[in-house]
Amino acid sequence: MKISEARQQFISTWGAMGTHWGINRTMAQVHALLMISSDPLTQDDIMAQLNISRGNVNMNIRDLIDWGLVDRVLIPGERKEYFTAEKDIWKVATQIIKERKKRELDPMMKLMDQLSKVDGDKRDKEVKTFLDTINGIKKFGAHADDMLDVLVKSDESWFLSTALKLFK
Amino acid sequence: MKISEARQQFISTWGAMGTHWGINRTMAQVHALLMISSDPLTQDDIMAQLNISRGNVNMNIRDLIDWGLVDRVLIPGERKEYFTAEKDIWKVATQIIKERKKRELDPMMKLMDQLSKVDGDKRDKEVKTFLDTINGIKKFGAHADDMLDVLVKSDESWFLSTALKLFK
DNA sequence: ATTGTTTTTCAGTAATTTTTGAAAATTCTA
DNA sequence: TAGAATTTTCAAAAATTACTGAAAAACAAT
Repeated sequence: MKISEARQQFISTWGAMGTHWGINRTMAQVHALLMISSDPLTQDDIMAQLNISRGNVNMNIRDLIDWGLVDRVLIPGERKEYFTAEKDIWKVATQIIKERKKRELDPMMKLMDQLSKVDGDKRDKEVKTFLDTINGIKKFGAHADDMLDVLVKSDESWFLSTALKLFK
Repeated sequence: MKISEARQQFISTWGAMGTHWGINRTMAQVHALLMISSDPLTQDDIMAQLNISRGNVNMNIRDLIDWGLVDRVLIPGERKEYFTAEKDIWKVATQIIKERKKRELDPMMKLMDQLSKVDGDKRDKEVKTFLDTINGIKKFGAHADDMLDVLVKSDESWFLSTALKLFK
């Protein structure tokens, strides 16, 4: 397989995968392109390589920056802005975990706290089942939260080599 | 907050959350409804409670069964089919992990294997960056795979209490 | 076998999400 | 501060995804 074909394949698959992860196709494709690009790219480069409009590139780049996955790079003497993506996949993964925890887990747990204060007689089957579910999620969420914190804060090599052996 | 309101809130939020997880809103809502229902429900029950069509219920129930999150239940003497969801959130989580690993991680790793065989001179910057990215993902994926396997196979209480302390 | 009940399918429609592209805003240069 | 380059915004259009409802299929009882 030729490099150009392989790159295309990678971008396309990474994009498709993004849709399974609540990220839109194009955003994932832009990310993929930047990950496999040795040098920073401009908006025009991205437009050209992915065949998408300026506005689209702009919006998706902004989202990627919000996610902490892409950085603006200033090239001395250049007027245009350049963009580059973190290439260390461990850092990419921990960054995504951190963000999703903040965006999804935290608000969900907050809601569970509220819902667990529901009025009603616990001897009522409906109320009991509801509370059991909510409390189960709360407990699980708290553990998951701890675990993800440890994972995110730990160093890759330590985590993967040392810690993993403990489970085997 | 009254129980009916709390249930509604839970279903609606669980549904919204689903969209962040590559699951469609309705499927997540059906799942939520079944989780907080003490007894199994029929398709008609679900249609009525969520205000959606028969076809919609049917399709989403089928998907939930494929995901291993919902089971058909036979009630003796009853003609209709009843459905129920796993209520132990740890089991729900491990089941989801297992399925997503199969559906997403496994095929992705297969593709990485193919792409790592790309033709080209490794001294070429473009080729080198590409291969570094692909190989980084491969390595990471293999570790993630191992870790998820352990997680899925381990027992909840063991995992959360004993193992987690090791990280602290 | 016939009838009534329940489930499944799927073409058409609706809703949602994404993309475009041109105008407005911003930033830089001289 | 005028003008050129670049980025950002956002209303409208396109594309995608989800939903409906009625018809067909499957099933069960007599």
